[in-house]
Amino acid sequence: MQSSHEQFRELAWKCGLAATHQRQVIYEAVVAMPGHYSPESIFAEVRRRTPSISLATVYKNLRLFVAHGLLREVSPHASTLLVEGNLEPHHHLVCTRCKAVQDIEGDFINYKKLSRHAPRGFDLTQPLVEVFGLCRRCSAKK
Amino acid sequence: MQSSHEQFRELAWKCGLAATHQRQVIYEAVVAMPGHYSPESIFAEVRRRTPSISLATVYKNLRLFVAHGLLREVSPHASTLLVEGNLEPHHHLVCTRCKAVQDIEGDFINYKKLSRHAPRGFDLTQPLVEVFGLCRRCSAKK
DNA sequence: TTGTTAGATGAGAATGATTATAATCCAAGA
DNA sequence: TCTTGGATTATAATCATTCTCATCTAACAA
Ligand SMILES: [Mn+2]
Ligand SMILES: [Mn+2]
Ligand SMILES: [Zn+2]
Ligand SMILES: [Zn+2]
Repeated sequence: MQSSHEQFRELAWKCGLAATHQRQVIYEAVVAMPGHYSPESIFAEVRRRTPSISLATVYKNLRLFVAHGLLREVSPHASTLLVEGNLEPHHHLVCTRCKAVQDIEGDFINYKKLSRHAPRGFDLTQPLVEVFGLCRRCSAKK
Repeated sequence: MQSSHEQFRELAWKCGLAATHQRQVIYEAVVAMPGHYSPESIFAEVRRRTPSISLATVYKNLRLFVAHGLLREVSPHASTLLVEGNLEPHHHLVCTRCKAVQDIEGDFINYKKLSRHAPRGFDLTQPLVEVFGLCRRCSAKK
């Protein structure tokens, strides 16, 4: 079993990316825990180890990791970036009021019907969906 | 059959909103045609009739109309606002590359399974979903 | 009709998330 | 160790959207 340090260096090598210290700590900050993280929260975490790091570097590398499949972008359409380390395909539940995002398990999509209704040429391999509703907190306060 | 002018005045009255000229033309610009419209595109359309109108007024009243249910916000989570006049519940297909949004018909959600997996307290009345994929144009160019 | 006023509008400044720029730095191969 | 292309940093710029506030007007009462 390799250290997370070595694991990242191997992933970076596979993608042809330089394994810099900044990339190391950014990647580890996201992968260390399950959950959805904003660039700002990752920045706050990562600058504890590397105080000189810049927020622009965090943004740039999160986008880079997403492009290379090392991380997943939580919502490909959202107004602010969120990433997660969980690469297992799963869907999300979004609160329309406060925009909080949480995972939802379960097989509630009929993919056959779905692709039947998709327009010609639309690529639905790996169809991910986002379900909108009101989270407990928001639905509580009327 | 009443004119769209009268129709809007009645809707505004029901919501307790002043039926101003600006609101009239904004509402009519969206409702006149099916489709998804941005504040900028509505602004461009509306200033032809009312050159003195301000973009801020367009934004403010689109949000107001959405809040009162006169218009629908296409995606409650998106990075830029889109509205539509079609109030019939329907889902959307979003291109993860270019963010284009199109309607998708069909009953491909198993609501029973869905609500079984939703966390306690999450309000799923009117569960709308957004399905992600690649539009024809984007999937064509590799 | 006229006067009153709460609410609506318009112009421009402010905001906040994100990206671009350009000078400096450094990881990795020779 | 040397070289070099990519990476990083600080900062400026962008862009959609919202805020501020002075001005305007629709709706109601007189
Ligand atoms: Mn998730
Ligand atoms: Mn639609
Ligand atoms: Zn909420
Ligand atoms: Zn596309």
